[in-house]
Amino acid sequence: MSTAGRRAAAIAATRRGIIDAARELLATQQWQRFTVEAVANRAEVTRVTVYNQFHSKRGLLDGVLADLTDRAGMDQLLTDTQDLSAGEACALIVRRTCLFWHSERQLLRPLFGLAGADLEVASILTQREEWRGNQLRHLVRRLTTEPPFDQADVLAGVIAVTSFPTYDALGPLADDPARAALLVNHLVRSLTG
Amino acid sequence: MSTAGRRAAAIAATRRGIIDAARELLATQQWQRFTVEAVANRAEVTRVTVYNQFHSKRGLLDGVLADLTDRAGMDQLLTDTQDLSAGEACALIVRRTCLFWHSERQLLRPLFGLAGADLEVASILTQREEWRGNQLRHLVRRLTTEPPFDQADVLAGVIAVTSFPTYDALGPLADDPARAALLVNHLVRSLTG
DNA sequence: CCAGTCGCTTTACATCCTGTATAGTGAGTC
DNA sequence: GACTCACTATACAGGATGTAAAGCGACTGG
Repeated sequence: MSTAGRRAAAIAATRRGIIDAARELLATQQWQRFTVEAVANRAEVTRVTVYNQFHSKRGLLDGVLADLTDRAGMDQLLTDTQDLSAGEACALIVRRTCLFWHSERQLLRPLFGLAGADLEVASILTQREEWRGNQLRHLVRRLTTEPPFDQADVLAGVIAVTSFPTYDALGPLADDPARAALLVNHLVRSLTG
Repeated sequence: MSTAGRRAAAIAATRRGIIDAARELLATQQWQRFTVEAVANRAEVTRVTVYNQFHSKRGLLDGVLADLTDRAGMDQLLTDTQDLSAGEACALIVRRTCLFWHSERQLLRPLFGLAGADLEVASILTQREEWRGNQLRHLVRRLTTEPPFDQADVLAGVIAVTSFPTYDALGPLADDPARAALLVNHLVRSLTG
């Protein structure tokens, strides 16, 4: 049949439209102006439709975050780094991470910000960041030669140094992700010894 | 006259009470529950009184931030570090900074978080953090021997590494400010060469 | 081709929070 | 002893989050 799945496609399209509208508003507007109604208007959809799809404003944020992890596409990073030396793997991971932080910076800023004020958003975010911790644990094990600190402390430091809040705190340097990556890489290497 | 200034004292007391109530609620409650009414109730004051004193919810946040910089008491830090060597000065500044981040961690988290979502809060916060930039500029100039990076990049890195978001991202390590300070100090030194 | 499903719309409503206005009270002031 | 003024009590407007109910209409499966 020629019309197979057209309904599902339409639903996915509205969902996409709502998420895109939310992304744009989050990135450009103040949190104060980020209302469900504003998102609905921009997506050319009714406010009720947003609630049908995401149940609540938080659900909408969760949707945006889920979409964000898809965009990150960090899954392949694990296989990409297998054939590299530890140092090269570190540089690549840091570079990719910085590029991602940079590309979604406007969106990540309010998202991470909200996590500091809303435990539910925080739990969603840390859950989606869990893979980063595992990734870095592997990396630290490979890199470590004579660490100046506890193994656990080194990992904590690496996680912090490669986190988005730190990247965003780099100020003007964060506008140049390649240059920022060099500095972050240096910091990571200084921790692993 | 024995009753001189009793009125002014009473006003200051209510103001203190409101700020204390706001501090406690910010540190313990979700942002969602941080309402002007909740603050007023905890301060045993009417909601209208809060508006009389602080004009708006943002004004209240500004008041909390102003109170916070008083508590920081970093003014003396500049004179304290004059007689020290560059390395010792760095260690002291980092240690004091980490201690402050730690002592007010619960309060700073939502405050910095909101700054990521609200430009007005952000401008207040960066304004109150300006002295940190100047302080660190001095320090970097004293420390720098053969920096692996641009002078400006080194400064950006030092500011980021000693910032609250980075400290908070240290996770469990942030529960031990002295130990965290050692790690942060190491990071700063690795940037200045 | 036709009856059924279901996402979307419209409308209405309850609830909560911010911010403002107003009149009154009572302690501190001169 | 009259005055000032911070605080209270109360009421109101505006806007945001969520929920409920009924109708429309395109896609679906037979």
